[in-house]
Amino acid sequence: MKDWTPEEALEYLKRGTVDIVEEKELLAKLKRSYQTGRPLKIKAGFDPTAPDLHLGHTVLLRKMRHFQDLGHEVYFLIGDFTAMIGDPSGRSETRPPLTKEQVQENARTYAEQVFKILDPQKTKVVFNSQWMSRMTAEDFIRLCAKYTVARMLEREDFKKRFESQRPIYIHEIIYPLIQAYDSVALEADVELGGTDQLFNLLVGREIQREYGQEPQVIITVPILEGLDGVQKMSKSLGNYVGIMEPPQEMFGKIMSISDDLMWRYYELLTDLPLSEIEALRRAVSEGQEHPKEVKKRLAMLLVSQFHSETAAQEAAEEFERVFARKEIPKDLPEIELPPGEHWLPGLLKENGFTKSTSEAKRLLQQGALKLLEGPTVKEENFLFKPGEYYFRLGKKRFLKITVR
RNA sequence: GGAGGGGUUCCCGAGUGGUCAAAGGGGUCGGGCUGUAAACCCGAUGGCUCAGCCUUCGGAGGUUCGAAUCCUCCCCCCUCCA
Repeated sequence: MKDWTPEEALEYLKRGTVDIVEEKELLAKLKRSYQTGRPLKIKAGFDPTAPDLHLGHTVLLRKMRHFQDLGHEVYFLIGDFTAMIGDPSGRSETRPPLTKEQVQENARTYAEQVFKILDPQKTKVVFNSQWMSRMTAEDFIRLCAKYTVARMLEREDFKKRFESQRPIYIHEIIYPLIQAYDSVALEADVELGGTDQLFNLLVGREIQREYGQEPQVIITVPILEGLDGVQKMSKSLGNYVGIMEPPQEMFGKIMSISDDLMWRYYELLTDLPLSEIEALRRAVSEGQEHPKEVKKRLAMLLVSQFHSETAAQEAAEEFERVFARKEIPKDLPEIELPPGEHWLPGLLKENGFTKSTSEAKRLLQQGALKLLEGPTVKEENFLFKPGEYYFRLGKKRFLKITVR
């Protein structure tokens, strides 16, 4: 990458962050690295279970990438040891440790996804079982002796539980300590995490100090809102865009977000300079740019990141063709039928368009099924003559029926 | 170990013998308006070739012409006391 001055680097890194503890320290570290040529060690931890990443995760990954762009060294830490505890949530059970095979398998899945953003050359994948499993009981007690219960209870979640007399299990209280010790083991200069991680990250600073190390700088990034614009993006809420999704899918989902949310995505998910984003925003509010066009550009930027520019171009064209010009999409499910009268609810159910015939009947009643070049179909029985029929079900689903 | 409160359809939550496939809200889906935006408005939301029938209210039995609602046993969750 180009030669940045420490001040420029700091500016670059600050974008899209919530907290930096402490900014001055970060600048000092950047300066030292600049002078000595020694890269900083950047740490970020990940849960080893079922990695299925979406755009929300990429806010953090992109920040990691920014450090790599500046020549620093990123440690992608897989918390296979901490997974036994799980980030404290009030559960009493510890989870059985994952087997080596499971960990390897999950790490592989991570790699597949994560390197769409991170530079594999500058990424070191590490597992905290590497040092935690080797720790003796004595070592562990010594670690525990470096922090107090009172300080641990400062954590919002613990405090609330303690005050309302809900249980806090001992192993939960240990969790931040272990995460903190990871920073000691790695001698991390900077640790990145979501805002919800602030407490844990801060413990890392204290513990490093206790072990005679210079405390890490903490950078938190926001939790990204999902497609609904309100709740955080998550798989279980179904408001996410997976980074492995096909271009068309991705494009469509981005186009469905609100105009307000689009600016947030621009800032957190693209590298378009803030000044340009601001200019776009102005252009939209002054009516020089149509928000839809600006959103299309966002969708294309994102699809390019995870696929390619060509794929993005194609997705945009396809989108335009299908939704603006109401033409037939390129890929659509096809069904072959013998000529004659067919009962549509059964047909839709059997081909997986609806879960039940009842649902299909409802859709029919509500006028969701249309012939692409023709009328809405409301009758349950439809007479098919030899030829091709293009149907549209609701706004986004299509099917082609060929009758021989 | 003792006392008390709960488990209802995707989620929250009302319902305490028939009018209950079960209020209301959320979500989702469909339609309208649009830019397949958002917001908003209207509608639908267990299954089944469906004016009818079948299956649902933690589980298993029972009472009754009839149960989500009453009884018995069991399972699970929560709160307080020890």
